[in-house]
Amino acid sequence: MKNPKIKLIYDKLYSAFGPQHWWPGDSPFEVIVGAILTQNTAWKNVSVSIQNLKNNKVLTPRELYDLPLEKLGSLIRSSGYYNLKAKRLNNFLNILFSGYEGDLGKMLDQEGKTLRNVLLDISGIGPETADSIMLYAGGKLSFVVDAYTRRIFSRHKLIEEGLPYDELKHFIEKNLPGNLKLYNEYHALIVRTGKEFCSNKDPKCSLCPIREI
DNA sequence: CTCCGGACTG
DNA sequence: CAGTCGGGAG
Repeated sequence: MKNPKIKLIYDKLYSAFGPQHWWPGDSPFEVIVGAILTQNTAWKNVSVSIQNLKNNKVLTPRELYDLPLEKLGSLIRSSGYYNLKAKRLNNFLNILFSGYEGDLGKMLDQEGKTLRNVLLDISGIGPETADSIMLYAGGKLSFVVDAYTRRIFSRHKLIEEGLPYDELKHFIEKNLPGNLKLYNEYHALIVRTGKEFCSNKDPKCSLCPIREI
């Protein structure tokens, strides 16, 4: 028994905003680095860090792994939590080189559930980052939940506010067709809606594309 | 001053 | 559960 509102909301948002072209990035590795750097951080600040890494020619697993933590931290400073995130990037690279010979393809080609568990075992990669990597770097059918998702769906009385991550993820997935492009756009559209209309403080409900639902 | 495309530790 | 990490933009 599907709840038609989940797909309906997507249709409304897509009609209002169109394709969002996520994830911005030239390679799966760039997507992964961005996913870790953007944790609780505005994307604009992350893009500066990514550009720094590119300018220094270290945006590859090998080069980044060989970079001292202190140097890495200075390059990603604009993303905030830079000491913490330098370690988190290194934690990821440790697994990539110890388990997959530094070969991203080898890591990402694993079956979905296996890959998700591998990622979640890395300190610094939680459920949202893992799902972002799965979907946007690995092309896996894994819906990404974030704070906006919870806020929008609970404000529309579709879920309880405190619904745990995995339950919210499953609720959405079971009410949507299993389509990669749909998962990709939906999360991006939710982020856009959250920023423009469903803010915590001063929501613009009267102007929101899904105000009728 | 608050908020951001979270996650870990105590 | 709360505290911590943190620069950048509004």
